[in-house]
Amino acid sequence: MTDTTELSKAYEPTEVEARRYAFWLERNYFRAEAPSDKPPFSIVLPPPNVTGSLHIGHALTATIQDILTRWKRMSGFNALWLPGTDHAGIATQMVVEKELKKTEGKSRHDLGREAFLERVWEWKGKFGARIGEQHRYLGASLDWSRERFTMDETSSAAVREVFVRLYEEGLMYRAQKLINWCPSCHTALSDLEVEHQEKNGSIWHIRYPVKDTDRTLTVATTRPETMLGDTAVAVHPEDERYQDLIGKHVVLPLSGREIPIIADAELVDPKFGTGVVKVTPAHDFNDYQTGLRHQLPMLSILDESARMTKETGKYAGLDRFEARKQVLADLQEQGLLEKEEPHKLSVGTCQRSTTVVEPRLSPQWFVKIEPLAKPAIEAVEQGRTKFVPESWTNTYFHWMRNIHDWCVSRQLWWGHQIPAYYCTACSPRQGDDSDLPLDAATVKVGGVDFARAEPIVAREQPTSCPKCGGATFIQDPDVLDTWFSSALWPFSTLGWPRNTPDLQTFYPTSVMETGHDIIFFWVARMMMMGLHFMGDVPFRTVYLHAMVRDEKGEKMSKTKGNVIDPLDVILGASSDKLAPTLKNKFPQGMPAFGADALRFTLASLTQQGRDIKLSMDRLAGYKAFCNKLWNASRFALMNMGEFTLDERPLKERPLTLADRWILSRLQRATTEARASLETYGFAEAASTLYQFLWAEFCDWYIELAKGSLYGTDEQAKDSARAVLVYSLDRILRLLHPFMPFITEEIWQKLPMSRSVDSIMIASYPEPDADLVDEAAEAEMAPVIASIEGLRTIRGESNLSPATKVKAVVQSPDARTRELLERWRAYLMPLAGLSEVEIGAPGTKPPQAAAFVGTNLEIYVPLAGLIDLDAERDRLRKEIARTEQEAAGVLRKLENPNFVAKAPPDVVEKDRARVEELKERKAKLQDHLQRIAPEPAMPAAPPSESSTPTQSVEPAEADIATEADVATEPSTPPGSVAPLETPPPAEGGAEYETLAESTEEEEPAAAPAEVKVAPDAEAEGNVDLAEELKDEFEAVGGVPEAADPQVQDALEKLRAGTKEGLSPADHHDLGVAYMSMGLVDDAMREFNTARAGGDAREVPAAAEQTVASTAKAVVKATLAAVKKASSIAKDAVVEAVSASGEDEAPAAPVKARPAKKAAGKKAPAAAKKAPALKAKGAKGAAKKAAAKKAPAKGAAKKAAAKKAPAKAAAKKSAAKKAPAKGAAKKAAAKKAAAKKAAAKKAPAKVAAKKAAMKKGAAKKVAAASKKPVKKAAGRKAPAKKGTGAKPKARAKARR
RNA sequence: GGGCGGAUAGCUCAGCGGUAGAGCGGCGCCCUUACAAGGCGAUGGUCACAGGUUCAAUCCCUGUUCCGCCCA
Repeated sequence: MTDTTELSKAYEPTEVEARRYAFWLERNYFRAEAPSDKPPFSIVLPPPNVTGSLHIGHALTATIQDILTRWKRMSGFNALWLPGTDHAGIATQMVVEKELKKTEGKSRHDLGREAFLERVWEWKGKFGARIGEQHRYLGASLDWSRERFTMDETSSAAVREVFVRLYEEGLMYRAQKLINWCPSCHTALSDLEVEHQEKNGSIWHIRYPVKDTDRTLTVATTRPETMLGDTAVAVHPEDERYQDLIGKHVVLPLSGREIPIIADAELVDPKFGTGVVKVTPAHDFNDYQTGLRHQLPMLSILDESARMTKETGKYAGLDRFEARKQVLADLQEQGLLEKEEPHKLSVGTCQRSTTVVEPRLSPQWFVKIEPLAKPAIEAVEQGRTKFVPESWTNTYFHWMRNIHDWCVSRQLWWGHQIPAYYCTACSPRQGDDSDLPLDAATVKVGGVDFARAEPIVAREQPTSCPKCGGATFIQDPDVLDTWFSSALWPFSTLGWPRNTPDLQTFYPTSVMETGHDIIFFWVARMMMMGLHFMGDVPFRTVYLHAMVRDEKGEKMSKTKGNVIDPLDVILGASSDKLAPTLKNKFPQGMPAFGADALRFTLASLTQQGRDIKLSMDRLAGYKAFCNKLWNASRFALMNMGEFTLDERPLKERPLTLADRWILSRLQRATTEARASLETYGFAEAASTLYQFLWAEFCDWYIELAKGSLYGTDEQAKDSARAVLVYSLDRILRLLHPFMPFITEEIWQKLPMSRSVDSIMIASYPEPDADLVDEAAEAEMAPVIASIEGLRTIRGESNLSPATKVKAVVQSPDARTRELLERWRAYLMPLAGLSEVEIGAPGTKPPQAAAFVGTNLEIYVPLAGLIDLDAERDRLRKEIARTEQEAAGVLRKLENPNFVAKAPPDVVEKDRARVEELKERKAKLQDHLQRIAPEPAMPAAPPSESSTPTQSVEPAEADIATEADVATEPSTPPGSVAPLETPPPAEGGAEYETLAESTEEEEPAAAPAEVKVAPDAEAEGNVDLAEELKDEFEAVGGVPEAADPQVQDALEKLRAGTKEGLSPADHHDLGVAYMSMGLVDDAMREFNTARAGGDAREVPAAAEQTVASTAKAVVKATLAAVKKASSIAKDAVVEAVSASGEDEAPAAPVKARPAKKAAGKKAPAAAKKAPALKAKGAKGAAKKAAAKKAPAKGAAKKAAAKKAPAKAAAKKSAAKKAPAKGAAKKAAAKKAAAKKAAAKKAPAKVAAKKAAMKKGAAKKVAAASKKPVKKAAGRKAPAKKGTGAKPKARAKARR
């Protein structure tokens, strides 16, 4: 029994999350076993900086790792996810130093090493817990019992052990080399910690006088101040210009030192600059190598803060950049500065401080990397470790193959102090530095000169000096690079160097999951260390995720103010707490999205490329998904009664089709989700589950199950309940790794027996082959197709869900009919039917809306409810699509090469497709004709139909109505709108009803005379009639149409509406359309003609010949035209007929500001042309304007001047309509329309052409190809012609 | 300078030889008793550009242009 009242109406994450995490902790579910009978699965968490706080990137890391861990745990693995934090040497030390300065005004030196380190530990204690707490909020199922820190005792022991062993193996050495030095952090950096930035600088040309000659050599340099440390100048050995100078000397300006001119092919590019390079071995990496090659002296002229040393004489004490200025000034004064040119150069900066890094000679500890890198390369080559995505493999190789020795010593205090000791008795003393080539201040500590002293490397401090027996030692003051201890993380955390059960159980770890930004810093180094010390790779798979950026793709940073704190997302935050960009987005504060929504979002975004743009909208969408899951569950629980799911297999229950269907679909979703997870397709898995839950389970199954649940059949009810619980249980378990909290919360409430107390230790669902039910899925297809077809009709006709309609569904397939008949109970509620008649194709209901699918024809015969005009539009559109697709496939089939060379199944498929399309088209056309305005009716003289007469013959209803629309809320002062048209014979009742309802809303009644209030504030007033006229004339003036046939047809059009045309007229009109390339229209006319008894042959062209480009263009134009302004032609005709004159401008429409018509005041336009259809007014105006309004120009201009607005207005005018509250509704939409109009643009020309419409199509086409093409392209993609809609969600189940 | 990615619907991205997809947004109709954080429907694409291969190219090849990242 379930207490359904427990589920609130909406999901509230915050409370649930806190409660559930506590529950898991209390039950110790996160704890992994060692040893264990279960197969191991292990991940070590990339340790975040202990004093930092988690950012959104960490949240991504945690999400992916938790998904993997929970999934594996549920799949029967002994899953370990090991947490820990990193001491983060420089970063942490800097933070604490800063704080010290701020609060006490002291430097670390004021405190002294020991006291300072105490402060850091204090700091770590104070903030170190934060990381853990944040992980808990995220729902991370980390084994807290194994939490580690890179400077805890075990890790430190591991570090010492590794250092000593490497030293013993000759892989760790101490040497004086040129390294990267940060003058503000006062420490050495590894190559990786230097970031290169492109900067605008200068290159200076300086003359160096050649000794004992009058000549000078001009060197080019970007760093003139370092000339004080030059020990040579170099030229290319083959450079003819300087051959004679090689071996001579130059006199170094400013210092007067004499330095040699050397030849070096590696350093010098004779084509660059002057071909002469100054060599400063102690301050440039290239020069350093040159210095080594030529055994040049290495003269250091910068101290640890990058100030000039005393060796530089007058410049001593100057900062390097001040020195540069001074040096240049002095050179200038001496006339030795030849020129300065702007120059782009790459400058290395410190990752931490962004200070420009200085190459500096100093004694440091290095790891000899090559012997370590080799096995690490091989391991990946052999596939013992794999990268996901695979593309990172090459990056890894490239770096590993070009790797340099790793400088691991840092002149910091916070970190692992290097286990090297110096005997105070026999080591060289401070001050005795006569043979040291550099300023060595930083290495003198405690009286010992470390630069020259012999280190004793040992795990523990030695007791006596092997050399002199001395008993006092000083430990090397430097600490190790933070990444040194990180490199050991996969085994140091498991207890190494002791051989612990953890180490035996969990090494190698299963997956290393981290950001691709630390592939070199960390991943590569772990590989080297793991292989070297454990003899095996540290992890089987490396999954590298993308970087998280903000919605605009910008890197998140405090300075940009776009940082998103995961905790704010999870818990919500008041606006004052938010970073600026977020504050903008959430002025009222950020709502609590919850950890599940955040996790699901991040998981869904992992499929993106190298960057993940975190969109708050996506986040909101996934929060909605949580809510959906919540409410679906709530629905189920509310309908459970006393039900509890027992062990009885579902198969043994009397299942309905819907039951069998969803169970089958669920098995497929299960298979897919599992497969995706196996390949790290987190986004794919998330999407599968999202789609299944929402689009299949909620949108279909729950709706279908309502029949059973609300019915009286107890068995059916019972089955539905069983299926609901079974399905939810599985969905929840499938989703659990992604959304741990909500799934646990709901799962606990499901009425069923459980073998375990928590979903997190329940088994991960496997597909049940018994429940895969092809037959059920096949049976369901026509049901779904029918419902969707009916919904399409309803939607297109804007029928309220409250309006129940009668439907006629016909299928030539007996099986389909039988199925539909059997499952009519599904059809009726979901499609909103009052009645459904299922049968073989036969008599079609008159005045019906239709939907034609594969093996399926659906009719809704409610002429009064369905907007036949719109319906015709839709059918035409549908036909055009069908035609277009058929033409495409046909073209392929007509190619003999295709038929000959393509695989037979492909050809066969295409043939079948063509047949299907043909059939479909025929049915659609057939239906279109059936609901077409009756041609057999007495022709109404144009003047009559356009006059404000009181009544029209019933048979003319449709057309007359159209006319009415065109003139309805006519505006011209004094003009009178015609009456609403009486209903047609067959649908009289409905039309009357409609008319009544119309009148309700438009009290003005049919002959309403509406005054158009000229809108004073409207910019760019446009007279619609004038516009029409302009357009009309623009295309050449109809009366002057060159082609007599065209002219004739148009005459007829102008003379009145088409209902007056005889079959012969229709045929002629068809020919005319044909000549214009308007195949669709032509065909329609021919059909009408035939139907009316005109037996003449359709001209060949009609079948499809007009295959010229012109045709395509014209067709495309037509398409654009149709879209932009449904039927301008009609508009024109209507206008003409309404005016009772021959010229369009005479239409009763009086100056309707186009803008208004389009957006603000569509109704106004309508007023002008009385019977304006509601839809025309609101929909058309908005749509037309919206779609392709010239966005470029101001909205204003766009709306007022260019086509779309006009087109819209015209469309409005053209459309006929039950004036049912059109004005009202349209008015309500003005804002939207306005906006829309302002929006987009490209179609400018096309839209304008569109307005010109069919009559002009030909010319239009000739006039402008591009827009036409575009329009065509847009229109082109044919809709799938199957019975069911090509809806994404629907697709999944077919 | 070298290398690696990317360019597909308004936005964020899947797809990667055989009829262009999703989420979000925008549009229309609905407060239908699980959910308005919702339902239903429709709209929206010269798959960057130019060549080539192929019966067939968004997909493969070559080149170009932009954008991003890494390395030197």
